Amino acid sequence: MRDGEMQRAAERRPRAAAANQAAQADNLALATLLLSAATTLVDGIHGAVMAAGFDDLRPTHGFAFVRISRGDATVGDVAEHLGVTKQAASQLVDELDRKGYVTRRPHPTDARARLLALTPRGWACTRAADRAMADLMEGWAAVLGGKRVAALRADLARVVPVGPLRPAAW
Amino acid sequence: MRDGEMQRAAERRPRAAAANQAAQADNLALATLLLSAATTLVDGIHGAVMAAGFDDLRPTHGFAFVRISRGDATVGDVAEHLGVTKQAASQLVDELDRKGYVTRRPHPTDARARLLALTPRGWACTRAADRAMADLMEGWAAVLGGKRVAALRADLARVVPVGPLRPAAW
DNA sequence: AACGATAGACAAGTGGCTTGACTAAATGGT
DNA sequence: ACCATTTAGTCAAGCCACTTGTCTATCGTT
Repeated sequence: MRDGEMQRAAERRPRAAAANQAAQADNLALATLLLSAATTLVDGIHGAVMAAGFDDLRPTHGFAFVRISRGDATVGDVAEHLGVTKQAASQLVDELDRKGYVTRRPHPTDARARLLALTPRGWACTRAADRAMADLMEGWAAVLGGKRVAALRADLARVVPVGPLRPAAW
Repeated sequence: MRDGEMQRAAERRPRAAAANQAAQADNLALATLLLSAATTLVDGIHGAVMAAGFDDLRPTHGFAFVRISRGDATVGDVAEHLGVTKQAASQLVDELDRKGYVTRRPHPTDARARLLALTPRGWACTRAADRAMADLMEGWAAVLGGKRVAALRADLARVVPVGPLRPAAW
């Protein structure tokens, strides 16, 4: 069906057209809410982390921490986790090293690779981020109740493809 | 409480510590899901729009379309909507003009300003995006049911601050 | 009429990413 | 055991969307 036909058909079916418009508005609302939720989370956590004194980091660094804190991480692993090139990850890790958040020790079984680990400062930063995240979720639970927050999580888990926690590329 | 004390306290309360860890994991899971949901939406819509032949646009352009399609938009309005400088918005709009998606006509009451409007091609692109969004949401509804999707929207609306639909800045 | 404020565009600079090129070490086939 | 290929990581240069800085034309106010 071409656009002209669609428009004329809509004119002939005003009720259906109105319903479609309402559905479209609902879709846009949900999409907007999801994007806002994501930015609210990232901004909130990042703001709290900065306020806690770790003000030389960007959100992307936090995403790298998620992988590094899990242990057994190399630069390549971080690159894959973040969805960037190895070069970008290498720069990022180098920066984190210079700023005292991670260490690069020789890999036990591969002399080419380096095993990454968080320093005490890196762990402190991670704890600050976790705390901020918990605070935010506590706020949500205070409004919705723990049950609906859990339902939110469960529902999203059913429709959102699982993947690594990577920064937005838009 | 210093970190050392906290750690020792956690060792003394293994049950509480385990519960906290579980809660922390849940928080991270929900945060991950929300970010994934946002990227899934953006990538999905952008992919569909590109596949529909509008392959010279980035997601940011789509966010601009949202404001411009609402009508009565100037470059300044778009800048505020996107959360970028007027210069950046100016470049963006110029590009959209060159590519045939928007027109810049003289503003009826302010000779400094220019009134933005979508061209037929701009509208076609917007419709393609709306269709992609509807398809995605239909997929969600097929899994969760319309009721739970509506609940998702309602719950998020209660905890997420309302704001313009702007691209992620991380 | 004259003033500061505003809309928009031109120009140059910036920063985080990319592609390209390279070294050193691991892997695999013969 | 050897050599070719692959892989981990880094150095270097380029790219591009954004920024800050500057300017003109026009608006609103007094």
